[in-house]
Amino acid sequence: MLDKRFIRENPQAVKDAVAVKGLDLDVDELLQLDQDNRKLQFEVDEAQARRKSFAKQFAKADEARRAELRVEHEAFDRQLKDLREQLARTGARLSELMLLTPNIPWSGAPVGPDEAANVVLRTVGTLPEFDFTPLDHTELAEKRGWAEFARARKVAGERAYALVGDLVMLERAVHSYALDLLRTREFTPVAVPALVREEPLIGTGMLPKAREEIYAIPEDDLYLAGTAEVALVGLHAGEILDAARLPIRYAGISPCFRREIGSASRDVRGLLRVHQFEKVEQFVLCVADEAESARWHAELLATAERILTDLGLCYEVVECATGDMGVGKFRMNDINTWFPSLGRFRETHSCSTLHDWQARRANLRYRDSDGAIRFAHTLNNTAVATPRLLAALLENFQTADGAVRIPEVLRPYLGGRELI
RNA sequence: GGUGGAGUCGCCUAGUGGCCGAGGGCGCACGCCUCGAAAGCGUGUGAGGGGGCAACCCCUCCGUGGGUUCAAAUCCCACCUCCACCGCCA
Repeated sequence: MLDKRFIRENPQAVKDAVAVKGLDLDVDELLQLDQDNRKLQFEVDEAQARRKSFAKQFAKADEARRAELRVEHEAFDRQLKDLREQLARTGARLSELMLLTPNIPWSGAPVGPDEAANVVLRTVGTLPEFDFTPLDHTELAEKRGWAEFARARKVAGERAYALVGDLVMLERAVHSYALDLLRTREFTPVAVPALVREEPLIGTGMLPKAREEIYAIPEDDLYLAGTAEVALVGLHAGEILDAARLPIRYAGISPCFRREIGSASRDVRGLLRVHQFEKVEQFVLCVADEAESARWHAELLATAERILTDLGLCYEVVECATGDMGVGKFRMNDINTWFPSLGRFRETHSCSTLHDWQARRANLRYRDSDGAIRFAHTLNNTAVATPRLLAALLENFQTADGAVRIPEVLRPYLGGRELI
């Protein structure tokens, strides 16, 4: 969400953002509504003030005068009620549009309608070479009895999977390693609810835009969150934090649920695109200073790169284009990891600065040292998301006889094993 | 799932229809006092929106949303959260 005043004063900047992000939002309608709404608000305020003074007169009046007043009130009350209803209508429509206002992307973002416009910033690591025909992760996992697909799909339908045996242990190792690394960087681990209310989904910007992507449990008015970010922002929604508490750094862990409606029948095989997965998420909440949040963005990105480097995976860092970054993003860098079976890089991490867009929605503020109350900046990036990352490990580190070499940093979590 | 109780300004609390956007205490800030401090005394101390060049003024918010009323923190309804007990349960 944007500041209404900002929209009023910079309508063209908002229109440009709508255009480069490929959105459908009538900014002029929004401006008109805002104006109408303020006018109505003014009228209601005035009428309300009169009503108050009426009520005071009434309290002091005798019975005869009260009867008169009651008659005088009648028309006035109807008028006030009518004004209130109008205000409620324009207010509701205005909020609706406000929730659709995009963040203004940072000036360095490539302009383009979709990911084709993304720019690769750097490629790190060396591509694996095989002196045998490597298997894809699905074949390898099945061969080694590390995953159940057919049986899992009996239980949970398409895209379901069950990890088995050493792959389970590998998953836990990856998560433990990531959490330990983040703890050394003063990120507090938080195991958050995945089952959430509508409110934090609106607060983070997942709703109303991505409704079809989210599992709903209407019976209980709950949803399954697609990322720990939802709960992490939600934890502090509506608060006014003391600036001394910032930056808040969390390592969120949670199961994540995505309907993958927009990708129906894509990547249906294997572990690359699933409805339920496990993620360790880096999250930062800091003061509203672009230099400060830019530093955190760099750090979140660096940590993700450190993880991939530690694991020995080859990856590329991408500057995401305006049309790819999503409504609420200020800046987004994806990290794509090499998958031998695909012969290309595939997204494993996504680093985002939301500027104060998310904090405005979630009404998440802090009191600065100068006493001013400001909306915070929020940022997030994947640390590790499995099983997609497991698939990368299997494919990149497989041996001719179907074993998998374990990256050194994971060995302590696997009883020192070098191979599985 | 059931029964009972509760949710007021950072914290504790007063307030059962108009004198309440709201009193008191704590905390905090400033001032006086003091060589300095403590104590004491005094003053101030929530958020959002709007109007005005400004001084300043108005409106909204007492968990949330509705309702009753000329008038709601106060009455009614629904929901949320917390506490206690019963039932069930990983």
